[in-house]
Amino acid sequence: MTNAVDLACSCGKCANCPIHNRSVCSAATAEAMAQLNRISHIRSFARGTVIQAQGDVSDIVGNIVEGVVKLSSASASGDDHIVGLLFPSDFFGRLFSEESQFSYEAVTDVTLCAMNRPGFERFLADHPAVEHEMLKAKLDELDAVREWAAITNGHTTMQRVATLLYVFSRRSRNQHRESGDASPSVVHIPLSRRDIADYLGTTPETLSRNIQTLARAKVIRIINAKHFELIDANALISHSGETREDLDRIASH
Amino acid sequence: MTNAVDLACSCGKCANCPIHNRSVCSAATAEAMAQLNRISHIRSFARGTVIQAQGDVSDIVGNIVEGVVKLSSASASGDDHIVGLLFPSDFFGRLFSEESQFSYEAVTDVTLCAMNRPGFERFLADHPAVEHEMLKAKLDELDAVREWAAITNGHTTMQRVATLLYVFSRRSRNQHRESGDASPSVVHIPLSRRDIADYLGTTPETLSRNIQTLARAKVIRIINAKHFELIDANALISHSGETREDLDRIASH
DNA sequence: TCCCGGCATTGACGAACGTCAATGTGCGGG
DNA sequence: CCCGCACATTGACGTTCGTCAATGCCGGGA
Repeated sequence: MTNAVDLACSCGKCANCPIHNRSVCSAATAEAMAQLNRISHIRSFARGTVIQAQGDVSDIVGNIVEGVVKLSSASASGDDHIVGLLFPSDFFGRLFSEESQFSYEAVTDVTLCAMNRPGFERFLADHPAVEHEMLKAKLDELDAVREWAAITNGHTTMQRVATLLYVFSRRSRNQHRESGDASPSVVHIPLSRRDIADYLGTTPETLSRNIQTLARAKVIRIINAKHFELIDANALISHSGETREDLDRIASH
Repeated sequence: MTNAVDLACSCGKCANCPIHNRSVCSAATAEAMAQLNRISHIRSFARGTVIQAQGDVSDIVGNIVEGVVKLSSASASGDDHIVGLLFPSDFFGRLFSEESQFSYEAVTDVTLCAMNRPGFERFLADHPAVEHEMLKAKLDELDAVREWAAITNGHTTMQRVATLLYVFSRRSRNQHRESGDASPSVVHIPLSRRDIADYLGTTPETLSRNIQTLARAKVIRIINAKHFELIDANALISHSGETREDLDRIASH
């Protein structure tokens, strides 16, 4: 963060990027990747940092390399709501807009492959194949946001909690499979109770009660505030009010 | 609908299209527009028609010329939720996906400038400027969906109802201004109570009670089930829990 | 190690909302 | 013109959830 140019070197070539094959950059040719290397640099943000506030100038975009970023919107009534979570390989920031509609906050320590927004926009104009990939990614995101909206709208708090737990458990499993790690039934949710509640459209109190109910029913075991063991996946699914297929599709977003 | 080629002629050239300057087609060159003319044709759907069902093959895309289309998702529990409404000049359908994640249903009689999906995708590949416009439109849509999700999540039913009424009143005013029409304070909402309730994440009963409360408070006057007169815009805004600026931004989506 | 501060949990209570059931209303077809 | 059906409204009731307040717990710093 002190010296962007130096830190850019730690990224090496984009080819060595841990998320390269999952991000929009994967559509870039060798020439394009060289250009991306020149305009991008790695930046780190400590947990809790507001990377871009609601209403701020939208000047930084890029890909998340490590960590989780929450996207939230504060209404006039004071309470703010999380409208999205960004994970490694997700695209960060708002292209083609001067102002950021939402606030971006680092939920964990975050590493970002950052670019100046106008610079990246020029890059996209020169590389339609990458812009095409960006469009496809945003269309998928749109479906995912709509699906999540449908879930938070018409389901009980218990159903939302069960859905979230299952989706995160699938994500954990995939990560463990990739890294060959052990303990596949441990679910890590790197959010505070308040953040989870904001994401689900409820309160920390109601959320806590539902989590405890699931624990008493031996569906999950609470290891600590951010770690859970999934004991009975089928019971969790039946609490979610969705089919396993729907849940797996949501998890793959 | 009986003969697509014949009907295409009724559209004349895209240059005469009523929504041309508001849709993504506006980025098309003369050559591109000629090509669009060849691959597009006008199709009409009666109110209530399911144009594309959830899980169907996504084979038709295009722009809405006239009418309103609802985008909904049915969950395993049986109840379905409206995750979006499409108005004239909005793009219809799901590009780059074999399967439609949501169901598209004509809420009013609908006129569509329809194209075969793979055909339009080839057109986009040949015309990066139009694809660029599509990306910008989808980014705006993403912001709008997220903002709407934040509203339906964390507000009371009354706040959602007030927000919807205000947003539709702005839309009506804009339409009237365009056509030089009279009675600017008449709000037309072409949805049934059930559809509105599905969109707001509540039930027809609760919705009805809130509408009647607003009427008793002389904030609105109920002309009939789908027409309202806006009497006190400021009162409506204060019921919405949003600032006037936020509401106007939402309305402009 | 102890203490402190933030976060999570639990409890009690009231308000908002969903559900079920009955009644009213408006529109289209015979 | 009237009937019938779908939709909207109204009422009564039970449940869920949010709010306020108190307590418990864990983790970091001196």
